[in-house]
Amino acid sequence: MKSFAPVFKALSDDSRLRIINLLFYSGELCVCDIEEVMGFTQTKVSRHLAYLRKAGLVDDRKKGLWMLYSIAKPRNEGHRKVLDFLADILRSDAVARKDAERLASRIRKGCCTTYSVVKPMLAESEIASLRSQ
Amino acid sequence: MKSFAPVFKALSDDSRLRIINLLFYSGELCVCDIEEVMGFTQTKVSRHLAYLRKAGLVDDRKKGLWMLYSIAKPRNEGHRKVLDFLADILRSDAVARKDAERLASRIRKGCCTTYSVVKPMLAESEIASLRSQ
DNA sequence: GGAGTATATTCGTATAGACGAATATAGTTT
DNA sequence: AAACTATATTCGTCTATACGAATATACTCC
Repeated sequence: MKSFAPVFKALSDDSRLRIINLLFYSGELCVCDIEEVMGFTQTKVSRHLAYLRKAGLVDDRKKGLWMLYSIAKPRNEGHRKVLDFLADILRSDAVARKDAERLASRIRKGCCTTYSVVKPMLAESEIASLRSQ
Repeated sequence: MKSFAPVFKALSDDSRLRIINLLFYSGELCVCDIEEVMGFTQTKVSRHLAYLRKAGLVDDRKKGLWMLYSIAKPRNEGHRKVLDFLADILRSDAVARKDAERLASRIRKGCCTTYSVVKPMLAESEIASLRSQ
């Protein structure tokens, strides 16, 4: 990560920050889950995720029809600092919290690809309990 | 600081990040010092500083003909976190270090408004020793 | 008050990006 | 292979912004 300017540019959009927050919260999500939780169009979600991927902030993997996105594994010290910082400030952000609550409610319903949550902020048992409610 | 997106936008430009770095390093600088250290045009420096001021990242004060800019005093917890993070990542950035060295050399020569450095990262004695070299 | 200096703003231009609608692509299912 | 689903990309439009040159503003000093 030569300069930080491009990373900050990727973070300079409210929608992208909120999407990143969902990924921190759940570990891995498909486009349509984000679409529904945020009330965004499919085009919008896909475009922002592509932007974040190019900036090296998210990873993706294909699973059947779904493209699953997750927070990128840090590639160096600067990268790790950015991710830690983001996780920190999103934790205490009101909008981010509400988004996370809506996502939790969706996970509870077992919709879409939420079955594939792989490295969640929540403990496995917490996810399981959300689903069983 | 409602959302962080506008702050990140202000940080999404390489020139602005480098200017911020100089301000961290010296405490307070006028436009023309930055202009010379960075090799930027006057218009460019002034415009970027205005942008940073609107984003709440720098403070300014008028002193005679000079407008002196400094890193803004943190207004809340989120703001403080951003500034701490910035100071941290700039410390280990190669370009930022070189800029700081050129600034130090300029301070050594006692040019322009450097006499008005008020809250430097460097200890008073260090600044004094730079000047006396 | 006029010359000189430091900074801000305006003007014109060029590029980036945000958005929805529509379309294309890729994988699945029957 | 045809219908279906999830995602990506294209197209056209609109706004933001980066830049230098030129100009305006604000302050100082003679």
